[in-house]
Amino acid sequence: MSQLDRSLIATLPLFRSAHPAELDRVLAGARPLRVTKGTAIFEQEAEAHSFFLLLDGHIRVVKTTPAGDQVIVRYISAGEMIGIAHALGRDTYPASAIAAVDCVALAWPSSLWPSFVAQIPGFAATTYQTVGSRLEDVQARLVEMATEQVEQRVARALHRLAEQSGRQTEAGRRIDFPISRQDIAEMTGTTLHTVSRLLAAREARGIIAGGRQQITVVEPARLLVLAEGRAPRG
Amino acid sequence: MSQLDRSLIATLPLFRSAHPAELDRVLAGARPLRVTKGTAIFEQEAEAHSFFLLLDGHIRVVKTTPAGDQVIVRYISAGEMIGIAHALGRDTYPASAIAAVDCVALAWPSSLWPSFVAQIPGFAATTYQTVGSRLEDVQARLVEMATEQVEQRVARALHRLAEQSGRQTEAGRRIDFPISRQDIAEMTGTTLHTVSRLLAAREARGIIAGGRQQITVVEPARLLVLAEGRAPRG
DNA sequence: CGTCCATTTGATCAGGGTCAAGACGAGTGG
DNA sequence: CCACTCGTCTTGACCCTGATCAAATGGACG
Repeated sequence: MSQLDRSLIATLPLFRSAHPAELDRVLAGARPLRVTKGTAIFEQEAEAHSFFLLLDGHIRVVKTTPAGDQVIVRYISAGEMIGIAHALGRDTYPASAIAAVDCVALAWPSSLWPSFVAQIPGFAATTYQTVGSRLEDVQARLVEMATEQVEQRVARALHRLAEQSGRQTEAGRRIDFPISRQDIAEMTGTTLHTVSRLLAAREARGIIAGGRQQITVVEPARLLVLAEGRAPRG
Repeated sequence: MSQLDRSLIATLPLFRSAHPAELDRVLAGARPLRVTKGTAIFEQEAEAHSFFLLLDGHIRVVKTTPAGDQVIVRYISAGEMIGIAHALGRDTYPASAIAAVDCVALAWPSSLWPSFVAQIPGFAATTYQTVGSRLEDVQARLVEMATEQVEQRVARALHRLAEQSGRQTEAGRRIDFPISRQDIAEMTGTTLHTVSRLLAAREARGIIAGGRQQITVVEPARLLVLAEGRAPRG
């Protein structure tokens, strides 16, 4: 029964306006969680018993179709909530969450959700805002899928990943977790073959630099040009 | 300054647990709205000054890309809220809303949102549940776009439309508002040409029956078979 | 009756999926 | 330390789905 430190969460927007006493109460209900790379925090269709806050690492949110193919819905970075299905009136998780690297998280039983909403100022507003921005994000990607070519979608995905989950290096902005061609294919609705060809072409032009499960965006601007690229579908 | 009748909204889940006095207060703040077919209730990017409740009709929610092509994000039926961007921390509308037929709606200034949330029991829960189900819906469509063939997507779109916005007739379930091949193309990320060919083939097989801007699903079951259809991608 | 829009249908062609094979690297066990 | 194995990545060849281009038909409505 170790005591979690308030500093873990005190700086997050989510808890910014909470009183120290409330933070302690929040932490008292939390279960710390270590997840090794590749294992699931929760599985699609499973009963939504908990919601989570990712403290460190990166998580891949994946939907699997009845036919068996997978789509990566989004990546979660440290500081974000995950598994908040319960907030939306669901009682099962709509997707699986897989640790892309070793992760540290806090877990709360779903039963605590209402009390968080009721008692922590700003908690409801912040999480619903999160849900709202995710809705927007997914809608934007739907529009992309409907109107853009594969090349543009891949360019946009890389740009977004570098932006959101990148770490600046001398070579450029490197995506901060291992990511395969297959992963990018599952984000953009294409095949690893096509992704491989596209990335090879871009690496040749110096726009990105690669490696095994590893991508660095060297020239974000030129990547964006590719993303805007092509003529519309009319 | 006509008095709106409580019965307009009393039966909606949204206001089910509100007291009559509260309903009157809600209606007092509302502005009734008639929208003729084809005109916009609000426009993408415009300041979100109001939120709406559709009382009668059908509304098309459309996103337009910088390149100029459009995607139909969803259709709204009577009884649903629309323009609730404000609830999600936005101050502009993320899409345009176009009346698919002549519509009747109520409009409230966005400034009233917080008081609705605070004072009407169940209002917050219901709307956030709505947002949650829309998020799920869009995610499901993203997965479809990423993994399915055009034929399946079109089949699924028709099925969904007939299900959600259909009216039973002796010939089958007819989609309750005028809808063109172009519309279906914009829902499924394809072209009106391809939609026309697919629908012609299905009409020949007796699965659907068509007309100008008008579709009846004769055999939903066979449509679903088409939607499941094909082998997965990989 | 003329105009406009929705729809149909044919012909062509290319983006990118599928199939196939091999190269490269990393981790594992002997 | 090396051989082996497994998973990632690359690359070529082929072909299919569905976009594009083009044109005609048919209603609906003023």
